[in-house]
Amino acid sequence: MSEDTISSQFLINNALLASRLSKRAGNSLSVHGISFTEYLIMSYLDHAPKAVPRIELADHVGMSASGITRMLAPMEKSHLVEKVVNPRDSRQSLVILSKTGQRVFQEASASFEHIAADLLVNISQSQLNRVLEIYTRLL
Amino acid sequence: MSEDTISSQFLINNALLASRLSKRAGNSLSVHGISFTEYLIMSYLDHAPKAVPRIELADHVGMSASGITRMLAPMEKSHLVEKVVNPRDSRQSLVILSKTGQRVFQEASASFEHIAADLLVNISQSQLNRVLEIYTRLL
DNA sequence: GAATAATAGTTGATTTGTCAAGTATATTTC
DNA sequence: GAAATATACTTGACAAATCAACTATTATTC
Repeated sequence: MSEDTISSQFLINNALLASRLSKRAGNSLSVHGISFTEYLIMSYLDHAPKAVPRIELADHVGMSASGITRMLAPMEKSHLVEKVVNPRDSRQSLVILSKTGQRVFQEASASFEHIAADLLVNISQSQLNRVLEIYTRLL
Repeated sequence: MSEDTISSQFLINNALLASRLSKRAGNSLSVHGISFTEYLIMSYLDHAPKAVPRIELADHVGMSASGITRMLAPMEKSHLVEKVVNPRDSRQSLVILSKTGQRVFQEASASFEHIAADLLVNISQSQLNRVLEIYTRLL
C-alpha cells in the first residue's frame, strides 16, 4: 500500500497508455486489412532506402526474429512485401515493400494520421514534441 | 516515403518504447516469478481499498474480461490472489491480493523501482513529471 | 411480476508472439 | 585453410491474449 516512485509510475502508465492507444489505432487500421504491428513494419520498410534484413526489422519493431518470420509470411502471401536475395550474404533474406504494399500503406497512413490526431487532440504540438524528444532519447 | 505527422510519430514511438521498457521490466520481475502484466494486476489490487470486480480490473489494465480470467487462474493456484464473493451480486467474482500476494508484490516492487530508475536515469524528475501529467490526461 | 435486456464472467477456437533448438552460411582463429 | 565460433534465419512447442458464443444473474420495462 506504499507510494510509487515517479519512475515506476512512468513505466506503468507508459505501458497502459501504449496498450490503449495501439488498440484504438489497430481498430482504425483494420479497415485496410492490416494490424498495428503490420503498420509498424510497413512504416519502417517504407522509410528504408534499401531492402531490409529481417533481423534489422525485428530489432527496430522490438520483436524476436521468429516473430518477424511469422508476421511476414502472411504479408508475403497477400503480396504486401517481397523477399529479396542478398548476393553478398545468402544467410540473409531481405524484405521490401511491394508496389501493392506501398499503396496499402499510403491508404492506411491516412487513417492512421487521422486517428492519431484524434486521440491526441487535447495535447498541444509543443508538448508532443517535448515528449517525442524524450522518447528518442530512450529509444 | 512521405513525412509523418507529430501525432503519428508519437503513437508509433510510444508503442515502441512501451514494448522495450515493459520487456526489460518483465525480465527483472521474472526473479519473483511474475510477469509484467501480473505486476500491473497486483499493483492495482494493492492500491484498491476493497475487493475488485474482474471487469473493473480488466478495464484498468486494458485487457478483455477473458484475458483477466485466464491471467487470474494460475495466480489463484499459486495463492497470489483470492476470490471473494459479492453477496449483493452473485454474477460478480471479486478479487483481492492475498497475504502471500502482498509480500510477493512488496518484494517485486523493489526490483521494479530499481529497474525503472535505471531505465529512466537519463531523464530528469521534472521531465518525467511533465510526461506523467500528459499520460494521466490521455488515460 | 413476466418478459426483455443488460451485465459479469467463463470457455473454445484462434491469433500473436516467445523461447529453444536446428540449419545453413559467413567470419575468426590458429 | 581447417576447426571453432558467430550470425541469420526457420520451425516446433508453448504462453498470452483476443473474439464470439454461452451461462448465470441482475435490472428494466410494460
